[in-house]
Amino acid sequence: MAVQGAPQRRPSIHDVASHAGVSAATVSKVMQGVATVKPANVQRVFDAVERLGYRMDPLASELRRSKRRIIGAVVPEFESEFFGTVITELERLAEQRGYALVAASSRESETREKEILARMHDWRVSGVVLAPVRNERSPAAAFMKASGMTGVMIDRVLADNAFDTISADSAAASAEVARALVGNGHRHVLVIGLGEHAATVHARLEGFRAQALALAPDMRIDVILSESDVAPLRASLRDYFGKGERPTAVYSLFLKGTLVALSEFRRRGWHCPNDISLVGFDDAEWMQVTFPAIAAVVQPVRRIATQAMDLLFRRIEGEEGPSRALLEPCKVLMRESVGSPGGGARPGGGDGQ
Amino acid sequence: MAVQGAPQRRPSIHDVASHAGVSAATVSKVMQGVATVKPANVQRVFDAVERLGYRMDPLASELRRSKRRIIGAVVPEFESEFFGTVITELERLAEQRGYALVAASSRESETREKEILARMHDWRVSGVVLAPVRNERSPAAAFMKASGMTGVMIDRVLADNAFDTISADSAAASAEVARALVGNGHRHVLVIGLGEHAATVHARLEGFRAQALALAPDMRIDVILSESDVAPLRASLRDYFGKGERPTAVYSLFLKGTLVALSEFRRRGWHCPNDISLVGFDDAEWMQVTFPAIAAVVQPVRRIATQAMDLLFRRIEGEEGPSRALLEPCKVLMRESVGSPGGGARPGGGDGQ
DNA sequence: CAATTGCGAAAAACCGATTTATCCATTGCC
DNA sequence: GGCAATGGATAAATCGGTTTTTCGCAATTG
Repeated sequence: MAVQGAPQRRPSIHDVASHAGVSAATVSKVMQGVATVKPANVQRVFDAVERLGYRMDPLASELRRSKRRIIGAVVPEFESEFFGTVITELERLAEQRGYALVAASSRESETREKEILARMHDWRVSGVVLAPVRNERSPAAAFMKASGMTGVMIDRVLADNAFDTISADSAAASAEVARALVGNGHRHVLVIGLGEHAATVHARLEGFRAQALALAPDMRIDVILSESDVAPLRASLRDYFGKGERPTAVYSLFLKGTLVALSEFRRRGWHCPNDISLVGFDDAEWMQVTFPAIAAVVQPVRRIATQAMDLLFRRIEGEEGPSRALLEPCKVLMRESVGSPGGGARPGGGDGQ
Repeated sequence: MAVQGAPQRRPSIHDVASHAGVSAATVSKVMQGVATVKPANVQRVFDAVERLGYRMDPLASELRRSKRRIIGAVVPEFESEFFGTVITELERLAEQRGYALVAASSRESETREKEILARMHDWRVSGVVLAPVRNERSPAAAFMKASGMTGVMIDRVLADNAFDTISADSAAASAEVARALVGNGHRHVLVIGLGEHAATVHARLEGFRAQALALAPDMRIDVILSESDVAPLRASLRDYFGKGERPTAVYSLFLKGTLVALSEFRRRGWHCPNDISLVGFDDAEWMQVTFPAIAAVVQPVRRIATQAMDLLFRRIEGEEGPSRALLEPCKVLMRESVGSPGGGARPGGGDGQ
């Protein structure tokens, strides 16, 4: 039987008050630990609370206070480990400060992103951590600004003059990848990415290009960018290899691209790093257990979340001043999927040339 | 400069009322589309709403209605694709019905799980979808029952007499895995799992064991279960192989176990399926692009979410009757990581005997 | 002894909405 | 013309709390 344990109305502060023989105001004071209540009454209130199992309604409380202890978080998707970790950390940090985190996913849609922000505004959240679908010039960000919301932006952002931004230092990491590839003797590299994520993809691409060309001016860098979905990228990649192009290394600017590249290699029977080298932006657990282990850029996920919450709460507490743009350093893990063009696996950078 | 677009107080229904020259009650009626308002007044209200940019406060509204259009979702972690997808779907389905989803992670702690449920209760959510850390006899479930909350439980549950439960049909899927392995000639299989997740691990293990022994009574099934963390499992596994044990196949009952097994194979230089076969419960995108592709049980994630929301809303709408226990069928993808004991890869079941 | 001070608690207003009760004007009907 | 019925709007109560104001009473003070 589907038992209904206690379908009764929950006790309100007034129920407690009448049971304790005091006024609701007194109960409220006791609950907040105000000192100006006679010990006898404090005891009576506690007893009544105990007997009724009373817990106050935080939303009603915050209605009166006209300040909701809620932080909103908006991410493009929940399915990835990256944003999963971000949400986990944000939740932990918000609760640590006595706030509740309400998370929502924009599902890679800027339209939805803005709707979510409107909802967060309706909820009167104290602040928002926004990981925009595209970049900092999101309609959602414009809305936040226009309606005077407090917030920070993370991940797919560079800098903004209205809100603090925190992201991985993509350019520096890409430069490091470039150094490693050039160092291993690669002179023809294919870079793949998703174009819609302009902010980060641009930084990752240009960071790579600048460093690679600085070290090896004869470097050939091919680029395949897809607008927003992986399917066309997969098609373009197949087409590219089909035309006989044969770069010695592939640098994927995002996680799914690494999978796409791998599956294309697999289809053609190519093996890393003998036939082709592979590095991807964004690390995943499985990359360590495959043959070969896949080289990857590790983003400082937790640090991004920590810094975001830190800056957000400073703003919530009223800190003024120009907006900041934080770039957190990545770690590049050169695993076995990177080797020298002609020969066997020789991970690590700096030699080979 | 960090611009504060509009630090002003948000307009309330009273502001709209005075701007429109009507009472707050009238504004409320207009907002809800009640027909008994004179067209002229409707227009005035709309104009005022437009001019002030008014949006009602849903939380204040729901306070009065004493019914909050909020669904709570509690999962053990946000980081996995499985629960990420669950949350995504639940969010979509809740919003489709005009509810907001508030998700929280118990971080694999039953203590925290219960605290979260208390908070959800404080928030007066309409219903809860709980994916318990351990099983349906969770302290959180007891709390839900005791406080008369409406809810359903998913994933690591079998059946419950207080709440509807929805989970993957682990036993049936495990039986199918058993048929495939026995069919390929395996007579010595190692099963690895995490013991704390009693509900599902038990079903998965026994489903496998029963079918395997029914088909091959001489089958040897070794089991390594770890309490709650993967680290000891990794140690036990290393120990097990170190002692010279050499099963012809490994069946991992959970995703991380598959990774642990793979990394242990890798450490020892074993290759699938020539040296050993591998099947894992739970699929992941990367399993298709590795050499070899890893065989896996695909859980009906979206269907679980859909059914959960469906049953939950029926209960919210007052449906009575005994609690249900839904088992949704899995799909078993036999990929290249499974072959016959001595020889090469021969995926698929039913032959080889 | 009257006036002031202060403590602690209750009463009342408020947060932003909804809903019920009430009220005023017409309108309809005999 | 008188009276009930009706439409449409407002005042007031309510949801579950917090905060300000008021108030009663006792102790201190002049």
